[in-house]
Amino acid sequence: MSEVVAIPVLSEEQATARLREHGILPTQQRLQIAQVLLTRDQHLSAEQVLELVNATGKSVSKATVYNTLGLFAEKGILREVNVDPIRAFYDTNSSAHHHFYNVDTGELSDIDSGQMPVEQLPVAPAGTVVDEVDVIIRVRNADPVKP
Amino acid sequence: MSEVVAIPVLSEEQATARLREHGILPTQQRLQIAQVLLTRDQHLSAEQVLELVNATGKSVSKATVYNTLGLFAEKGILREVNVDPIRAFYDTNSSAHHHFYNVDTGELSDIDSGQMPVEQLPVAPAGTVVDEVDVIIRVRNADPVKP
DNA sequence: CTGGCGATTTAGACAAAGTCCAGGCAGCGG
DNA sequence: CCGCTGCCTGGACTTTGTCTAAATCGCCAG
Ligand SMILES: [Mn+2]
Ligand SMILES: [Mn+2]
Ligand SMILES: [Zn+2]
Ligand SMILES: [Zn+2]
Repeated sequence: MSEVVAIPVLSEEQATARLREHGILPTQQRLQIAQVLLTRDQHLSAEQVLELVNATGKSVSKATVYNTLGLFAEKGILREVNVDPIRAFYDTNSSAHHHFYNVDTGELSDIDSGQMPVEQLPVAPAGTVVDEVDVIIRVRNADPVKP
Repeated sequence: MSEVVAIPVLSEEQATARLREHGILPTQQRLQIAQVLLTRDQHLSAEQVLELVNATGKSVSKATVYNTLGLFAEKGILREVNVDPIRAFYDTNSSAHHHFYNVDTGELSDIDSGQMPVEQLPVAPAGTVVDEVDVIIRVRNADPVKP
């Protein structure tokens, strides 16, 4: 028997509004993606987004998922997070914040801003301007206690 | 006509010593790789290392380059740097330091330690311990001056 | 020496993530 | 209703990296 899982989605109106705010034309597919993504703070890979969207019944192609995530990141709705050379993650929390990355589980979690002092930045190389500061704290599962 | 370019290499003795210090058995291939890599601070992708080694005349297989870079990173001779979802970079400066990443050129450069205040770390998630802190400052080429 | 043995290396098949392309579709303005 | 522009799509393709099975290496006991 097939399992039915409720996937929380944003209303179409709210999704449309979010896209418009960022100057993105709200097409069918972009709305599908926005509705499943923007319900809460989460960190998902492109493949996970593809699965999630298609799990809601509506289907969106791989090419469109990649194009849309790229567009959303460019327009500032999403933030691309690079912790792993094998895939990118997209972060629905686009405000400036940092991450813990558990190298054992692959889990990515936000660092509570305020926990992380905003350090003074070093001078950027000549001819360049700072775009973004990413702090990734790699953590491992603690060893089980010794007897 | 083929161009002859001098590729600086570490002496075999020095390379052997570096490997032994880190508990790595110095085989032919590992020495080849160590000799071209460990001459100076640099940030190279696996494919670049493969080209560089093979440009010295001696040839090492792709599988061995990947295995060796992984081993060197595990043993602490190299540090893997993830800035780009499509490939990993290996950093011959294995001491704790941070990076500028030019998103326009793909260039990776070290941040002079001392320029980067050592921030107090947030508390790691329950059951985990901090392994490494990576700070990546993404920079863009500055726009050409307006008239 | 010589044979054996675990560790290393290798070519090439394979896999995963992402990009590209040519054709089809959607939706708006006229 | 037509035509234009941008968007979407399946599927081929590329790149980076991993895996496998067989060959080779370095070393040592006999
Ligand atoms: Mn890897
Ligand atoms: Mn990318
Ligand atoms: Zn986040
Ligand atoms: Zn470095």
